[in-house]
Amino acid sequence: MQPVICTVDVVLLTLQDDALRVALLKRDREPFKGVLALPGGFIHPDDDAQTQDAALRVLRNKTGIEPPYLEQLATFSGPARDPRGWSVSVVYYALVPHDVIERAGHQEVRLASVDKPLNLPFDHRTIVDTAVARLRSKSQYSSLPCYLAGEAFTLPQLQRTYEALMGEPLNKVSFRRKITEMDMLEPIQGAFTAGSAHRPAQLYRLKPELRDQLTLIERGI
Amino acid sequence: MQPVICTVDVVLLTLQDDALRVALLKRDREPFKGVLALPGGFIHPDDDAQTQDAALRVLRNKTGIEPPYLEQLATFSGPARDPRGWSVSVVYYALVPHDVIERAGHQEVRLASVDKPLNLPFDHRTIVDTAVARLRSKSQYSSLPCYLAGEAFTLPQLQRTYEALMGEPLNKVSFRRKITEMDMLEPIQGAFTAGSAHRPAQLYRLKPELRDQLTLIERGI
DNA sequence: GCAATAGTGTCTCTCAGACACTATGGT
DNA sequence: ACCATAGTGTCTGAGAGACACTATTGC
Repeated sequence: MQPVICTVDVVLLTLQDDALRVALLKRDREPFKGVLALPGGFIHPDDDAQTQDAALRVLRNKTGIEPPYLEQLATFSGPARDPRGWSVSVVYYALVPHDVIERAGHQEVRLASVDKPLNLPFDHRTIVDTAVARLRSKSQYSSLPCYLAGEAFTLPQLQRTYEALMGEPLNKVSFRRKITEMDMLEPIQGAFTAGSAHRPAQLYRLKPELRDQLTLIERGI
Repeated sequence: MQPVICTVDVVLLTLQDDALRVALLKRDREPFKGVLALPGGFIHPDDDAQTQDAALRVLRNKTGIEPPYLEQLATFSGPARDPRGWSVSVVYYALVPHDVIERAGHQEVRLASVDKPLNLPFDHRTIVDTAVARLRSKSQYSSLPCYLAGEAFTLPQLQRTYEALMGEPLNKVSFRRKITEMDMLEPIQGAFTAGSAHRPAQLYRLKPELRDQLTLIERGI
């Protein structure tokens, strides 16, 4: 009986210019050597305590990034998705603020808009679409977008982040009511935006105790 | 390098006496031979077009059941969950009306309440808990519970199904408003419950075109 | 008629969105 | 002073829950 090829892939997503982008790397080996694809690799049973650790290892080794948010997306499988044979890929998606990618610069990471046509090897296009759908869906009723907004952000910035993900403008009063009621942010004392020709905005951060935990709301943003 | 063991497991859920129950089978081989566990088995790359087909095959062969709803839950992995070695299990959860299990009777299927303490081998307890959490969460804003209610059901029966899953009583008027607005059911012409000492209730079924597709609602039931 | 459950009409209270206002920086 | 954006107070309309009512069966 033919063996099953076991891999992990990571959909690393970020926001740049209010557009959702996915991180792609040139493959360093066959198949599809030199082609842009999702970061991925084999599971190493001797190194990885579970598939999530394999995903973190792949991301660290190939991009130098430690993502603030990483969640299992789904597992993709079949005889044809990888030319090497019947394969299983456990896929994770990660969210990082854009500046983290810029600062990492470990290898050449390309950012491609997820809304434009995109030719990817394997079934990576399907995987990206699944990840984007999951992110957009969860953004409606959770604190997920905060992980794209960075360490510190203003409420108007966070609102633009939510709007970019949900694809529609939000009511300012309602948005702030929701964020307040979620009780997940704390103002950074004395920290305001500056340098612009208008009133400065208060900077906020995720409450430390909620840093690794999604906050959910009943009725959506 | 040690190989990765690739399996699928299925969490088959049903409602009996307003309690959510999971189907367990006595294992027919080592490890844990004779112990009650989730139906599962190895992926057969030569037979299965993808892991979902492996899950369907396992379910068909071991229980004789073709579930009306089957969805990927998550993938569980690690060196210790299976005594045979580093393993990956792609887990699916299935929903079936209770009478389908009774009619199948292919092998001895035990139904255990998911809310009572339950000793299971491998990490099956964690898997069951994850499946139940997913089902209860999705029930709040989708037509998922319909798959537990059977082919035909009355609105009061469907409401009791939702209540059993959500663990709280629902307002009858609001519930019916929501179901109407979801526009997923059609009355079975001339079909009513009978034999009880009160007004008969109209029987409904899922609209055929929505049979294999979840209906979602914005603001929850 | 009576008990029991199915099914509906309507009122009220809550909450989300709209609007308008104030606040505070730069120029 | 004026512009631009941050941040807040308040009104209104839509929708969810509560209640009460009618409908239809068996006994």
